[in-house]
Amino acid sequence: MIQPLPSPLPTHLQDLDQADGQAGLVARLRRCGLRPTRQRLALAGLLFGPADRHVTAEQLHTEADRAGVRVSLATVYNTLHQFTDQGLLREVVVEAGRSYFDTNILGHHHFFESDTGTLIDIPDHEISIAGLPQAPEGAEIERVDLVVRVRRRAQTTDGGTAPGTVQT
Amino acid sequence: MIQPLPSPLPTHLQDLDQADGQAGLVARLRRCGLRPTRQRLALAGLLFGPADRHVTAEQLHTEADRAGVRVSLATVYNTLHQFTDQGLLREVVVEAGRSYFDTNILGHHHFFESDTGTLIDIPDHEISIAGLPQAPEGAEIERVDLVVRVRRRAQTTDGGTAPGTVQT
DNA sequence: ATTTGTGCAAATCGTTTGCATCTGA
DNA sequence: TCAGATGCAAACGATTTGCACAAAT
Repeated sequence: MIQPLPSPLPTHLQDLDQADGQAGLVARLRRCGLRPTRQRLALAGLLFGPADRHVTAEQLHTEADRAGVRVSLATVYNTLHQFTDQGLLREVVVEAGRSYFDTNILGHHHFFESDTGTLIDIPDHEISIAGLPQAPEGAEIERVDLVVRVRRRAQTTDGGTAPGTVQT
Repeated sequence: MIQPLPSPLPTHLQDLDQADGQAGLVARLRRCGLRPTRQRLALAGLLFGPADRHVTAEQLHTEADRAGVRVSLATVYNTLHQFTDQGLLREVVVEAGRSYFDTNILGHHHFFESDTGTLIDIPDHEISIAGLPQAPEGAEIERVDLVVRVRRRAQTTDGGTAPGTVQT
């Protein structure tokens, strides 16, 4: 319950949802060179549902518990990183101390509600970014992340210029 | 030595550089309601030079040490946050566990070299972002951060689509 | 049987806090 | 004088790691 926006799922992910149940998940894990263990299947089941999700390790751990699956927090971390390494997830950094893992692995961006710690997808096709300078020296662009931090009304302090100039 | 790009300084910051020396710094701190203590002056001196900087607490602490100023790490953190609260700095989150503080308080974006942990400014005027959707419900946009992650050659794994679609 | 994964608890890392001491106005 | 700062060390929260045990091929 973090995703207000329905967002399109990559086709190669859709086939592993409730549609196929465990079978699809098992296949997908195998394809990644990951043994389909009880814990990984459970976590994958929670993650790769019909809607995209943004979860922290802690959140996923809690969910697993509630779903009656005993998984240690360490394993949740391990699994999230394995999934990320295999391209099944994307790590999103918006807060200093916490990592979010995003099941939407397509290019897209985020609203981040600082009050609630909620991430909301902004589909890539809605936005266009122009005038991006060349990557420095012999470096190449790996990823472009746009984070729009929003707050529920009421500006506090922060006296000054509008932070980012955005032409909509 | 983190800033390859010369970037324009806001005028109200320029007057506190080596030009005026301590005097300007003292005044500026006072204006923020912060007592110009030895430590704050030293840190401000290191931070607000002619070029914009991106530092972590740890880095600044080390620098202070090297400059012969004894400041506890706790005070470095306190000071960075006070400066940030007063709008003298901006906090930039690009890595999971670490916070960067940026002396450039104008709207702008960043290259982030994941290999080296180096931030490089992208002046705001070079970039334009179009098609940003409305902020959700009763929320308002607080800040827009674009982070272009770059790596020094050699793609590793990461099989898939280019992360963000960017038209330059 | 082997290899790989898991759980636990301890270790780490960046950051924050409590509190006694110091210092600037 | 005395509110406000600093330093230290302990507390913290998120994440990682070491190692004995369990499960998958």
